[in-house]
Amino acid sequence: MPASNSDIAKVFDEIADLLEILDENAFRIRAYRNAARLIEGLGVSAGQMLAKGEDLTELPGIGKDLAGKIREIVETGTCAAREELRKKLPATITTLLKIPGLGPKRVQTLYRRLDISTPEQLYAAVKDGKVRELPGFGEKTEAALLQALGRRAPADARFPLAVAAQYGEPLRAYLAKIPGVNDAVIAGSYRRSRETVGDLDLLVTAKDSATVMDRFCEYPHVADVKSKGDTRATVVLANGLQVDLRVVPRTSFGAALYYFTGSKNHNVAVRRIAQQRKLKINEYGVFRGKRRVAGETEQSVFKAVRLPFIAPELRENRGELEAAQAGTLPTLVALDDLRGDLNVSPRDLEAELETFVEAARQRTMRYLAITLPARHMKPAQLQQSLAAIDRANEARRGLVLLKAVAVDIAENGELDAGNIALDDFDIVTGAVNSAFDLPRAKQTRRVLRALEHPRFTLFAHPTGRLLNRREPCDLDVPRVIRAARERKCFLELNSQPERLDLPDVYCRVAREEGALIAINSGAQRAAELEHLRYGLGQARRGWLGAKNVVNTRTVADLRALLQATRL
DNA sequence: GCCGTTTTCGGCCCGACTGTTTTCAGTCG
Repeated sequence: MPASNSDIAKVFDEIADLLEILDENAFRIRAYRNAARLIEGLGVSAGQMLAKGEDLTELPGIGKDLAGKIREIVETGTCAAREELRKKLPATITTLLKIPGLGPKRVQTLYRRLDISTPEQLYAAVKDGKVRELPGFGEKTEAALLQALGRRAPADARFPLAVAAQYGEPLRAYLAKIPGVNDAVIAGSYRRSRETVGDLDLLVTAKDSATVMDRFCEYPHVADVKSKGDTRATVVLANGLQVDLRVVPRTSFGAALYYFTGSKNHNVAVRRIAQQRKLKINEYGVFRGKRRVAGETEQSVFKAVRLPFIAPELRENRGELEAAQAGTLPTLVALDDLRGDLNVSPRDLEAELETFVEAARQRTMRYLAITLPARHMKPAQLQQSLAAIDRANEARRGLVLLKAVAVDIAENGELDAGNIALDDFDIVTGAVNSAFDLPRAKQTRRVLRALEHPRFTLFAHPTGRLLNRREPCDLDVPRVIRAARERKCFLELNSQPERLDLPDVYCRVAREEGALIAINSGAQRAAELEHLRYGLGQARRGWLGAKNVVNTRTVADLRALLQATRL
C-alpha cells in the first residue's frame, strides 16, 4: 500500500514538530512544513508522479533532499530521518504542541525538566504544582493549561464554511453598525472560501479602536475573551468558534485586508517578491524605506509590487504568483456565469416546482435539471412527475426544465435503475451511495465501469465525503477525471455545504485534464440554490473558469453537450 | 532545507499580545 499525499504530509509535519522542539534551524523546519502543505494540495498523488518518472524537484520548495524523502516515504511508509528523531524524543510529544499556550520551547522545558511527553503526564504534574516552578511558567499559564486539558475538545476541529457564515455574517453586521466604523469585513480562510475554517478573522477600520474592541468583547454570543489589546482581540463564541478582530486606520485597509486574507504561505511569498523590489509589506501598507507607497486598497498593494490582482481564492501559494508574473492567471468563473443548475431535487415536486422555477428565474438562470430519485419511485409516481415537468415547460417562462434521474452505482459498477427507462431522461446522474469503504482499486473500477454505461451523464458528489462526518472514498480521482473527459461526461461539484464535492484540488486537475464540471446546488428546497456560492468558491479555488463549467453554457450548447454524452 | 538578474553562500516575513519578567521570550496568526 503506497503512502498517500496526506501520509507524506503527516510525516513531514511530525519531523517539523520534532525539529522545533529540538530547537533546530527555523528555516529548515519551515521547509518541511511548506513541503507538507504543497504535497497536500497537489491533487495528483506523489506516488503516481514518481511512478511516471516525473522530477519532484521541479515543485517549488522541493529540493534534492525532500524529493528523496518523498520517494522513501512512498516506498516504505516512513523515512529514516523521522525514525532518528523519534529516538531522540518520544513520538507522543508532538501531541503537547496542540495544547493552546504550549509551543516548542515550553514543550522542551516540560520534557527536559519533568520528563513529560503526554497530556496525561502534564495533567498530573500541573496537579502536583510542579509546572509553575519551571522557568517561563507561572500561575496564569498553569491555570490556562489546566483549563485546556480539562476541555478535552480536539483543537483541530474546523467549522464548515456555511456554519462560519451563519455566525460570522451577523457579527460582521454588528461591528459595521458601531459608530465610527467605516469597513467591517471577514478576511482569512473565510474570504478565500476554504471548505472549512479554523477561526474567523474580522477586519475593521475605525478612528477609535478602543470603542470597537469593547463592543466586540461585549457581543452577546461571546463566551470567552482570550486576549484584548489596543488594536487586536481574540474571543471564543458559545459554539466554540474563535474570532480574531483587528482594527486598523482607514488608510491601511487594503494592506490589512490583503495581509489578513492570507494565506500565510502566499503572504510570505509575496513579501519575498516585494523584498526583491526593495519594498516592505506589512498590515499597514507597502513601504520603500520609511515612505509608504501603497495600502489604501488591495489593488494598490498589488500595483506597488507590480503584480496583477490575484483573487482571494487563489492565494494559497499553489502557483498563482508564478502565473501572475507570467500573465497567465485564469479568469475565474463567477456567480453570474451560472446559467443553470443540473441537479435539484424538490422533495415534493408538485408542490415545490413553482417555487424552484421562480427562485431560478430570480437568479437569471435559464435551465434547471429536476432530478428524480430512481430508487424511491414507483412507475406511476414517476410518470406523474415527468408529466408535471412537461406541463411546467409548456407554460414557458424563459426557463427550461430538464429531466434528470439519480441512479445508484452498484458495487459492481452497474447502474441500479430498477425498471426505469433511462431514455426518458435528458440527464442520468450516477453516484456512489453505498460501500464507501471499498479499497482503492475496487472503488475506482466500480466508478470507471459506471462511466462506461451508454446513458451515463453526470458523476455526482464524486468523493462521497461529508465534512467532519465521512471521509472521502478511496478513489483514484485523477483517473476518473480522465475517463470522464474521454467519455465526454461531466463531474459534479455539489454545493451542499457539507459536501463541496468535488474538492478544489481535483477541480484543478479537471481543469488541467480538460474535463467539464457541473456546479450544482443539489437543492431539495428552493432556498438552497443559495448554496451555489459555496460550490462556486470551491470551483474558483480550483482555478476553474467559465469554460471549464458546463452549466455556464446556453441551453442550446448544453443540449449539444448532453447529446455527445450518449453512446 | 531551499534558492539564485544580490546565484553555490548567506540569506530566508512581520507584528500584536500575554505572562513572566524587570527589558523580553514565547506563542500566535
